[in-house]
Amino acid sequence: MLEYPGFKFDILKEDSETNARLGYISTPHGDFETPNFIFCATKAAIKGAGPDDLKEVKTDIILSNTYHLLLRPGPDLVEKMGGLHKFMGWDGPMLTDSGGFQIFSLGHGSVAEEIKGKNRSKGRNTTLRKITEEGATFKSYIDGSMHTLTPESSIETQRKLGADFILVLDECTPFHVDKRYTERSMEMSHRWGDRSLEEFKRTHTGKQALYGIVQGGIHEDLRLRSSQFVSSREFFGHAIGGSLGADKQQMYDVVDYAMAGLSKDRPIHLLGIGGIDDIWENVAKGIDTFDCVSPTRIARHAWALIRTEKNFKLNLHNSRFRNDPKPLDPECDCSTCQNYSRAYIHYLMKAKELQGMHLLVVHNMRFMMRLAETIREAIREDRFLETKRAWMGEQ
RNA sequence: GGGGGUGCGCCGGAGUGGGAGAGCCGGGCCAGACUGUAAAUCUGGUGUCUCUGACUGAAUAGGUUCGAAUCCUAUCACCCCCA
Repeated sequence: MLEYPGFKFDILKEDSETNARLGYISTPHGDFETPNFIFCATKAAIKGAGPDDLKEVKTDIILSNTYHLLLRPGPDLVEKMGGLHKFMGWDGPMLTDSGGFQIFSLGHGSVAEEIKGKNRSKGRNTTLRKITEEGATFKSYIDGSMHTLTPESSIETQRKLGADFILVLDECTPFHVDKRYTERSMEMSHRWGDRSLEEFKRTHTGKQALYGIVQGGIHEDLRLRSSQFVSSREFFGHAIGGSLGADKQQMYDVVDYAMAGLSKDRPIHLLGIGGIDDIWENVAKGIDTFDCVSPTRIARHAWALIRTEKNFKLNLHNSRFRNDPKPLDPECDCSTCQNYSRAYIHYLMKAKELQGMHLLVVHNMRFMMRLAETIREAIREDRFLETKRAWMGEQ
Protein backbone atom coordinates (compact mmCIF):
# COMPACT_ATOMS: atom_id res chain seq x y z
CA MET A 1 0.00 0.00 0.00
CA LEU A 2 1.42 3.35 -1.07
CA GLU A 3 1.77 5.79 1.82
CA TYR A 4 1.82 9.56 1.61
CA PRO A 5 3.29 10.27 5.05
CA GLY A 6 3.74 14.04 4.80
CA PHE A 7 0.31 14.54 3.27
CA LYS A 8 -3.25 14.52 4.43
CA PHE A 9 -6.65 15.39 3.02
CA ASP A 10 -9.59 15.88 5.36
CA ILE A 11 -13.10 16.92 4.59
CA LEU A 12 -14.14 19.42 7.25
CA LYS A 13 -17.65 20.09 6.06
CA GLU A 14 -20.01 19.09 3.30
CA ASP A 15 -22.68 21.39 1.92
CA SER A 16 -26.18 20.01 2.42
CA GLU A 17 -27.63 21.26 -0.88
CA THR A 18 -24.74 20.65 -3.28
CA ASN A 19 -21.61 18.51 -3.50
CA ALA A 20 -19.47 21.43 -2.35
CA ARG A 21 -17.10 20.58 0.44
CA LEU A 22 -14.66 22.33 2.74
CA GLY A 23 -11.37 20.46 2.81
CA TYR A 24 -8.02 20.62 4.51
CA ILE A 25 -4.80 19.59 2.79
CA SER A 26 -1.51 19.09 4.60
CA THR A 27 1.82 19.07 2.76
CA PRO A 28 5.48 19.16 3.82
CA HIS A 29 5.45 22.88 2.95
CA GLY A 30 2.32 23.84 4.82
CA ASP A 31 -1.41 23.31 5.03
CA PHE A 32 -4.32 24.99 3.32
CA GLU A 33 -8.05 24.80 3.05
CA THR A 34 -10.06 23.96 -0.02
CA PRO A 35 -11.79 25.01 -2.25
CA ASN A 36 -8.76 26.92 -3.38
CA PHE A 37 -7.14 28.37 -6.45
CA ILE A 38 -3.61 27.61 -7.65
CA PHE A 39 -1.81 30.39 -9.53
CA CYS A 40 0.31 29.44 -12.49
CA ALA A 41 4.01 30.19 -12.18
CA THR A 42 4.71 28.17 -15.29
CA LYS A 43 8.37 29.03 -15.63
CA ALA A 44 9.02 29.23 -11.89
CA ALA A 45 7.68 32.76 -11.66
CA ILE A 46 4.30 34.41 -11.52
CA LYS A 47 4.51 36.84 -14.42
CA GLY A 48 4.40 40.25 -12.81
CA ALA A 49 4.52 39.21 -9.16
CA GLY A 50 6.88 37.65 -6.66
CA PRO A 51 6.65 35.48 -3.54
CA ASP A 52 6.13 38.56 -1.34
CA ASP A 53 3.11 39.49 -3.42
CA LEU A 54 1.81 35.93 -3.20
CA LYS A 55 2.02 36.10 0.58
CA GLU A 56 0.42 39.53 0.66
CA VAL A 57 -2.63 38.32 -1.26
CA LYS A 58 -2.71 35.20 0.94
CA THR A 59 -1.97 32.64 -1.75
CA ASP A 60 -1.75 29.09 -0.44
CA ILE A 61 -0.35 27.12 -3.35
CA ILE A 62 1.19 27.72 -6.75
CA LEU A 63 1.99 25.65 -9.81
CA SER A 64 4.95 25.33 -12.15
CA ASN A 65 5.51 23.37 -15.32
CA THR A 66 7.75 20.38 -16.01
CA TYR A 67 7.96 20.97 -19.74
CA HIS A 68 9.21 24.56 -19.51
CA LEU A 69 11.67 23.89 -16.70
CA LEU A 70 12.94 20.80 -18.50
CA LEU A 71 14.00 22.97 -21.45
CA ARG A 72 15.36 25.71 -19.22
CA PRO A 73 17.04 25.84 -16.74
CA GLY A 74 16.86 22.04 -16.56
CA PRO A 75 15.88 19.83 -13.61
CA ASP A 76 19.47 19.06 -12.64
CA LEU A 77 20.24 22.72 -12.14
CA VAL A 78 17.08 23.27 -10.10
CA GLU A 79 17.96 20.25 -7.98
CA LYS A 80 21.51 21.55 -7.51
CA MET A 81 20.11 24.90 -6.43
CA GLY A 82 18.16 23.20 -3.70
CA GLY A 83 14.91 22.44 -5.45
CA LEU A 84 12.17 24.57 -6.91
CA HIS A 85 10.97 26.00 -3.57
CA LYS A 86 14.36 27.38 -2.71
CA PHE A 87 15.22 28.29 -6.29
CA MET A 88 12.21 30.57 -6.70
CA GLY A 89 11.88 31.70 -3.10
CA TRP A 90 8.47 30.20 -2.44
CA ASP A 91 8.31 28.05 0.68
CA GLY A 92 4.62 27.16 0.52
CA PRO A 93 2.84 24.23 -1.12
CA MET A 94 3.54 23.77 -4.78
CA LEU A 95 2.41 21.58 -7.66
CA THR A 96 4.10 20.81 -10.94
CA ASP A 97 2.22 19.95 -14.09
CA SER A 98 3.61 16.97 -15.96
CA GLY A 99 3.95 18.53 -19.40
CA GLY A 100 0.83 16.75 -20.62
CA PHE A 101 -0.85 20.02 -21.50
CA GLN A 102 2.06 20.94 -23.80
CA ILE A 103 1.39 17.76 -25.77
CA PHE A 104 -1.86 19.48 -26.58
CA SER A 105 -1.00 23.18 -26.69
CA LEU A 106 2.18 22.88 -28.74
CA GLY A 107 0.39 20.62 -31.17
CA HIS A 108 -2.93 22.40 -31.46
CA GLY A 109 -2.61 25.96 -30.12
CA SER A 110 -4.73 27.47 -27.39
CA VAL A 111 -8.02 26.04 -26.17
CA ALA A 112 -9.99 28.79 -27.88
CA GLU A 113 -8.15 28.40 -31.17
CA GLU A 114 -8.55 24.67 -31.14
CA ILE A 115 -12.28 24.80 -30.46
CA LYS A 116 -12.84 27.53 -33.04
CA GLY A 117 -10.63 25.76 -35.55
CA LYS A 118 -8.30 28.74 -35.88
CA ASN A 119 -4.57 28.73 -35.68
CA ARG A 120 -3.30 32.24 -35.21
CA SER A 121 -0.08 31.00 -33.67
CA LYS A 122 1.55 30.11 -36.94
CA GLY A 123 4.37 27.65 -36.67
CA ARG A 124 3.75 26.79 -33.06
CA ASN A 125 2.26 23.45 -33.91
CA THR A 126 5.55 22.29 -35.36
CA THR A 127 7.29 21.92 -32.01
CA LEU A 128 5.43 18.76 -31.05
CA ARG A 129 7.09 16.09 -33.18
CA LYS A 130 5.30 12.90 -32.29
CA ILE A 131 3.31 11.09 -29.66
CA THR A 132 3.97 7.37 -29.29
CA GLU A 133 3.30 4.76 -26.67
CA GLU A 134 6.72 5.57 -25.24
CA GLY A 135 6.08 9.29 -24.81
CA ALA A 136 6.01 12.63 -26.59
CA THR A 137 8.86 14.19 -28.53
CA PHE A 138 9.23 17.95 -28.74
CA LYS A 139 11.54 20.32 -30.50
CA SER A 140 12.70 22.97 -28.06
CA TYR A 141 11.32 26.41 -28.85
CA ILE A 142 14.50 27.80 -27.29
CA ASP A 143 17.31 26.14 -29.23
CA GLY A 144 15.63 23.60 -31.51
CA SER A 145 17.01 20.60 -29.62
CA MET A 146 14.86 17.49 -29.37
CA HIS A 147 13.39 16.39 -26.06
CA THR A 148 11.33 13.38 -25.14
CA LEU A 149 8.91 13.36 -22.27
CA THR A 150 7.92 9.92 -21.09
CA PRO A 151 5.85 9.05 -18.03
CA GLU A 152 9.06 8.00 -16.32
CA SER A 153 11.09 11.05 -17.34
CA SER A 154 8.26 13.37 -16.33
CA ILE A 155 8.20 11.83 -12.85
CA GLU A 156 11.98 11.93 -12.67
CA THR A 157 12.00 15.59 -13.68
CA GLN A 158 9.26 16.43 -11.21
CA ARG A 159 11.20 14.56 -8.54
CA LYS A 160 14.20 16.79 -9.15
CA LEU A 161 12.07 19.92 -9.18
CA GLY A 162 10.63 18.84 -5.85
CA ALA A 163 7.10 20.24 -5.82
CA ASP A 164 4.75 18.81 -3.20
CA PHE A 165 2.17 17.66 -5.69
CA ILE A 166 3.17 16.14 -9.00
CA LEU A 167 1.08 14.92 -11.92
CA VAL A 168 1.18 11.85 -14.11
CA LEU A 169 2.04 12.46 -17.76
CA ASP A 170 -1.09 12.34 -19.89
CA GLU A 171 -2.09 13.18 -23.41
CA CYS A 172 -4.33 16.20 -23.09
CA THR A 173 -6.76 15.26 -25.84
CA PRO A 174 -7.99 18.08 -28.06
CA PHE A 175 -11.64 18.80 -28.80
CA HIS A 176 -11.57 18.14 -32.56
CA VAL A 177 -10.79 14.45 -32.56
CA ASP A 178 -13.27 11.63 -32.89
CA LYS A 179 -14.37 9.39 -30.08
CA ARG A 180 -12.19 6.54 -31.28
CA TYR A 181 -9.06 8.70 -31.02
CA THR A 182 -10.16 10.03 -27.64
CA GLU A 183 -10.72 6.51 -26.36
CA ARG A 184 -7.36 5.22 -27.56
CA SER A 185 -5.66 8.32 -26.20
CA MET A 186 -7.40 7.85 -22.86
CA GLU A 187 -6.30 4.23 -22.70
CA MET A 188 -2.73 5.27 -23.43
CA SER A 189 -2.97 7.95 -20.74
CA HIS A 190 -4.09 5.20 -18.34
CA ARG A 191 -1.05 3.12 -19.25
CA TRP A 192 1.06 6.25 -18.83
CA GLY A 193 -0.65 6.74 -15.46
CA ASP A 194 0.38 3.27 -14.35
CA ARG A 195 3.91 3.80 -15.60
CA SER A 196 4.04 7.16 -13.79
CA LEU A 197 2.83 5.50 -10.61
CA GLU A 198 5.41 2.70 -10.96
CA GLU A 199 8.20 5.20 -11.40
CA PHE A 200 6.85 7.27 -8.52
CA LYS A 201 6.82 4.23 -6.21
CA ARG A 202 10.27 3.16 -7.35
CA THR A 203 11.84 6.46 -6.27
CA HIS A 204 9.38 7.41 -3.56
CA THR A 205 10.79 9.77 -0.91
CA GLY A 206 7.63 10.58 0.99
CA LYS A 207 8.05 14.25 0.19
CA GLN A 208 5.76 14.29 -2.81
CA ALA A 209 2.23 13.19 -3.62
CA LEU A 210 1.04 12.00 -7.01
CA TYR A 211 -2.18 12.95 -8.79
CA GLY A 212 -3.80 10.81 -11.47
CA ILE A 213 -5.55 12.48 -14.39
CA VAL A 214 -9.01 11.76 -15.78
CA GLN A 215 -9.28 11.89 -19.57
CA GLY A 216 -12.08 10.81 -21.92
CA GLY A 217 -12.96 14.03 -23.74
CA ILE A 218 -16.61 14.95 -23.81
CA HIS A 219 -17.90 11.39 -23.69
CA GLU A 220 -19.84 10.29 -20.63
CA ASP A 221 -18.87 6.60 -20.83
CA LEU A 222 -15.19 7.37 -21.35
CA ARG A 223 -15.11 9.88 -18.52
CA LEU A 224 -16.71 7.31 -16.24
CA ARG A 225 -14.20 4.64 -17.23
CA SER A 226 -11.31 7.05 -16.80
CA SER A 227 -12.44 8.31 -13.41
CA GLN A 228 -12.94 4.74 -12.23
CA PHE A 229 -9.45 3.95 -13.44
CA VAL A 230 -7.75 6.72 -11.46
CA SER A 231 -9.86 5.91 -8.40
CA SER A 232 -8.66 2.32 -8.56
CA ARG A 233 -5.00 3.35 -8.38
CA GLU A 234 -2.97 4.59 -5.45
CA PHE A 235 -2.98 8.26 -6.31
CA PHE A 236 -3.11 10.85 -3.55
CA GLY A 237 -5.45 13.04 -5.56
CA HIS A 238 -7.31 13.28 -8.83
CA ALA A 239 -7.21 15.84 -11.59
CA ILE A 240 -9.75 16.23 -14.35
CA GLY A 241 -8.04 17.12 -17.61
CA GLY A 242 -8.37 16.96 -21.36
CA SER A 243 -10.99 18.60 -23.52
CA LEU A 244 -13.82 19.91 -21.41
CA GLY A 245 -15.97 20.74 -24.41
CA ALA A 246 -16.82 23.70 -26.58
CA ASP A 247 -18.80 25.76 -24.12
CA LYS A 248 -19.46 26.16 -20.43
CA GLN A 249 -22.51 23.91 -20.30
CA GLN A 250 -20.55 21.11 -21.94
CA MET A 251 -17.74 21.67 -19.45
CA TYR A 252 -20.16 21.36 -16.55
CA ASP A 253 -21.56 18.16 -18.05
CA VAL A 254 -18.07 16.71 -18.53
CA VAL A 255 -17.20 17.47 -14.91
CA ASP A 256 -20.38 15.67 -13.86
CA TYR A 257 -19.40 12.64 -15.95
CA ALA A 258 -15.94 12.58 -14.36
CA MET A 259 -17.16 13.14 -10.82
CA ALA A 260 -19.44 10.13 -11.14
CA GLY A 261 -16.51 7.72 -10.97
CA LEU A 262 -14.11 9.54 -8.67
CA SER A 263 -13.55 8.48 -5.09
CA LYS A 264 -14.53 11.44 -2.97
CA ASP A 265 -12.10 10.86 -0.14
CA ARG A 266 -9.29 12.28 -2.27
CA PRO A 267 -8.76 15.90 -3.30
CA ILE A 268 -10.07 16.62 -6.79
CA HIS A 269 -8.45 19.20 -9.03
CA LEU A 270 -9.98 20.69 -12.18
CA LEU A 271 -7.13 21.42 -14.56
CA GLY A 272 -6.96 24.74 -16.34
CA ILE A 273 -10.28 26.20 -15.27
CA GLY A 274 -10.52 29.61 -13.66
CA GLY A 275 -13.55 31.48 -14.97
CA ILE A 276 -15.35 33.09 -12.06
CA ASP A 277 -18.69 31.45 -12.80
CA ASP A 278 -16.88 28.19 -13.58
CA ILE A 279 -15.44 28.14 -10.08
CA TRP A 280 -18.82 28.56 -8.41
CA GLU A 281 -20.40 25.91 -10.65
CA ASN A 282 -17.64 23.37 -10.22
CA VAL A 283 -17.22 23.82 -6.49
CA ALA A 284 -20.88 22.86 -6.32
CA LYS A 285 -19.96 19.63 -8.10
CA GLY A 286 -17.27 18.82 -5.54
CA ILE A 287 -14.11 20.26 -7.10
CA ASP A 288 -11.53 21.17 -4.47
CA THR A 289 -8.83 22.99 -6.38
CA PHE A 290 -8.50 24.93 -9.62
CA ASP A 291 -5.66 26.40 -11.60
CA CYS A 292 -5.75 28.78 -14.51
CA VAL A 293 -3.53 31.30 -16.23
CA SER A 294 -6.48 33.58 -16.79
CA PRO A 295 -6.38 35.80 -13.64
CA THR A 296 -2.75 36.74 -14.18
CA ARG A 297 -2.85 36.79 -17.97
CA ILE A 298 -5.87 39.02 -18.27
CA ALA A 299 -4.30 41.29 -15.64
CA ARG A 300 -1.33 41.76 -17.95
CA HIS A 301 -3.86 42.54 -20.68
CA ALA A 302 -5.38 45.28 -18.49
CA TRP A 303 -8.46 43.48 -17.16
CA ALA A 304 -9.28 43.81 -13.47
CA LEU A 305 -11.51 41.22 -11.87
CA ILE A 306 -14.42 42.89 -10.12
CA ARG A 307 -17.47 41.11 -8.76
CA THR A 308 -20.06 43.68 -9.79
CA GLU A 309 -18.92 44.23 -13.38
CA LYS A 310 -20.17 42.51 -16.52
CA ASN A 311 -18.42 39.12 -16.80
CA PHE A 312 -16.73 40.06 -13.52
CA LYS A 313 -14.13 42.25 -15.16
CA LEU A 314 -13.20 45.73 -16.29
CA ASN A 315 -10.71 46.72 -19.01
CA LEU A 316 -8.45 49.42 -17.63
CA HIS A 317 -7.27 50.22 -21.14
CA ASN A 318 -10.67 51.81 -21.76
CA SER A 319 -10.53 55.56 -22.13
CA ARG A 320 -13.38 56.07 -19.68
CA PHE A 321 -10.93 55.43 -16.83
CA ARG A 322 -8.60 58.19 -17.92
CA ASN A 323 -9.66 60.47 -15.11
CA ASP A 324 -11.37 58.07 -12.73
CA PRO A 325 -10.06 58.69 -9.20
CA LYS A 326 -11.75 55.61 -7.71
CA PRO A 327 -9.88 52.46 -6.72
CA LEU A 328 -10.23 49.45 -9.03
CA ASP A 329 -12.63 47.66 -6.76
CA PRO A 330 -14.32 49.26 -3.74
CA GLU A 331 -14.75 45.83 -2.14
CA CYS A 332 -11.09 44.88 -2.34
CA ASP A 333 -8.51 45.03 0.43
CA CYS A 334 -5.45 44.54 -1.78
CA SER A 335 -2.58 47.02 -1.84
CA THR A 336 -3.46 48.10 -5.38
CA CYS A 337 -7.00 49.05 -4.38
CA GLN A 338 -5.79 50.69 -1.17
CA ASN A 339 -3.19 52.88 -2.81
CA TYR A 340 -3.93 53.61 -6.45
CA SER A 341 -6.63 55.07 -8.68
CA ARG A 342 -8.10 53.66 -11.86
CA ALA A 343 -6.72 56.74 -13.61
CA TYR A 344 -3.17 55.89 -12.54
CA ILE A 345 -3.48 52.25 -13.57
CA HIS A 346 -5.07 53.28 -16.87
CA TYR A 347 -2.17 55.63 -17.47
CA LEU A 348 0.43 52.99 -16.56
CA MET A 349 -1.11 50.50 -18.96
CA LYS A 350 -1.29 53.04 -21.79
CA ALA A 351 2.31 54.02 -21.10
CA LYS A 352 3.26 50.33 -21.02
CA GLU A 353 4.87 50.71 -17.62
CA LEU A 354 5.46 47.30 -15.99
CA GLN A 355 4.06 48.57 -12.72
CA GLY A 356 0.61 48.69 -14.32
CA MET A 357 0.69 44.96 -14.97
CA HIS A 358 2.06 44.32 -11.52
CA LEU A 359 -0.71 46.28 -9.81
CA LEU A 360 -3.38 44.46 -11.81
CA VAL A 361 -1.80 41.05 -11.23
CA VAL A 362 -1.76 41.71 -7.48
CA HIS A 363 -5.40 42.77 -7.53
CA ASN A 364 -6.58 39.82 -9.61
CA MET A 365 -4.71 37.37 -7.40
CA ARG A 366 -6.26 38.91 -4.31
CA PHE A 367 -9.66 38.78 -6.01
CA MET A 368 -9.28 35.04 -6.57
CA MET A 369 -8.19 34.51 -2.99
CA ARG A 370 -11.13 36.54 -1.67
CA LEU A 371 -13.44 34.50 -3.89
CA ALA A 372 -12.00 31.28 -2.46
CA GLU A 373 -12.36 32.63 1.08
CA THR A 374 -15.97 33.59 0.41
CA ILE A 375 -16.71 30.13 -0.96
CA ARG A 376 -15.06 28.35 1.98
CA GLU A 377 -16.92 30.47 4.52
CA ALA A 378 -20.18 29.76 2.73
CA ILE A 379 -19.61 26.01 2.92
CA ARG A 380 -18.46 26.25 6.51
CA GLU A 381 -21.73 27.96 7.39
CA ASP A 382 -23.73 25.65 5.14
CA ARG A 383 -25.16 28.38 2.97
CA PHE A 384 -23.27 27.83 -0.27
CA LEU A 385 -26.15 28.36 -2.70
CA GLU A 386 -27.46 31.34 -0.79
CA THR A 387 -24.01 32.92 -0.84
CA LYS A 388 -23.54 32.09 -4.51
CA ARG A 389 -26.82 33.77 -5.42
CA ALA A 390 -26.02 36.86 -3.36
CA TRP A 391 -22.48 37.07 -4.71
CA MET A 392 -23.68 36.79 -8.31
CA GLY A 393 -26.70 38.96 -7.56
CA GLU A 394 -25.59 42.12 -9.25
CA GLN A 395 -24.75 40.45 -12.54
C1' G B 1 19.92 88.11 -48.73
C1' G B 2 20.72 84.18 -53.00
C1' G B 3 20.05 79.11 -54.84
C1' G B 4 17.98 74.23 -54.40
C1' G B 5 14.57 70.77 -52.23
C1' U B 6 10.19 68.96 -49.57
C1' G B 7 4.93 69.62 -48.04
C1' C B 8 -1.49 64.08 -48.08
C1' G B 9 -5.37 61.84 -43.27
C1' C B 10 -3.69 61.92 -35.41
C1' C B 11 2.07 61.08 -35.96
C1' G B 12 6.31 58.91 -38.67
C1' G B 13 7.88 56.32 -43.09
C1' A B 14 7.60 54.16 -48.04
C1' G B 15 5.67 54.97 -52.74
C1' U B 16 3.60 57.93 -56.89
C1' G B 17 5.29 62.38 -60.46
C1' G B 18 -1.37 64.28 -65.93
C1' G B 19 -6.35 59.25 -65.85
C1' A B 20 -6.67 59.60 -57.73
C1' G B 21 -6.56 56.45 -53.02
C1' A B 22 -10.12 57.59 -48.49
C1' G B 23 -4.30 53.06 -50.63
C1' C B 24 0.57 50.54 -48.13
C1' C B 25 4.00 49.84 -43.55
C1' G B 26 4.95 51.34 -38.42
C1' G B 27 3.18 54.00 -34.18
C1' G B 28 -0.82 56.23 -31.62
C1' C B 29 -5.92 55.96 -30.66
C1' C B 30 -10.78 52.90 -30.04
C1' A B 31 -12.47 48.16 -28.89
C1' G B 32 -12.17 42.85 -28.43
C1' A B 33 -10.12 37.87 -27.53
C1' C B 34 -7.51 34.98 -23.90
C1' U B 35 -9.36 28.72 -19.28
C1' G B 36 -3.16 22.38 -16.75
C1' U B 37 1.03 30.13 -20.26
C1' A B 38 6.39 29.48 -26.50
C1' A B 39 0.96 35.15 -24.42
C1' A B 40 3.81 42.57 -21.38
C1' U B 41 0.46 38.24 -26.72
C1' C B 42 -3.00 38.19 -30.65
C1' U B 43 -7.30 40.10 -33.63
C1' G B 44 -10.40 43.93 -35.62
C1' G B 45 -11.46 49.06 -36.33
C1' U B 46 -9.63 54.15 -36.91
C1' G B 47 -12.25 61.15 -42.95
C1' U B 48 -17.80 62.22 -43.39
C1' C B 49 -22.75 60.54 -44.57
C1' U B 50 -28.91 59.02 -45.40
C1' C B 51 -23.08 53.35 -45.03
C1' U B 52 -24.00 46.42 -50.20
C1' G B 53 -23.48 52.96 -51.91
C1' A B 54 -22.07 57.95 -52.07
C1' C B 55 -19.36 62.49 -50.72
C1' U B 56 -15.08 65.34 -49.41
C1' G B 57 -9.64 64.89 -49.70
C1' A B 58 -2.78 65.45 -51.31
C1' A B 59 0.28 72.81 -47.18
C1' U B 60 -2.94 77.59 -48.69
C1' A B 61 -5.04 80.53 -52.81
C1' G B 62 -5.41 80.91 -57.87
C1' G B 63 -4.41 79.08 -62.95
C1' U B 64 -3.55 75.56 -67.35
C1' U B 65 -6.27 71.01 -68.82
C1' C B 66 -11.64 66.91 -70.95
C1' G B 67 -9.02 65.50 -66.38
C1' A B 68 -4.14 68.01 -61.39
C1' A B 69 -1.39 65.12 -55.45
C1' U B 70 1.45 65.38 -60.20
C1' C B 71 2.28 71.11 -64.70
C1' C B 72 2.34 76.86 -63.87
C1' U B 73 2.01 81.39 -60.45
C1' A B 74 1.83 83.43 -55.63
C1' U B 75 1.93 82.72 -50.41
C1' C B 76 3.21 79.92 -46.02
C1' A B 77 6.13 76.19 -43.37
C1' C B 78 10.31 73.13 -42.91
C1' C B 79 15.19 71.18 -44.68
C1' C B 80 20.00 71.70 -47.34
C1' C B 81 23.82 74.69 -49.68
C1' C B 82 26.06 79.61 -50.47
C1' A B 83 26.75 84.51 -48.31
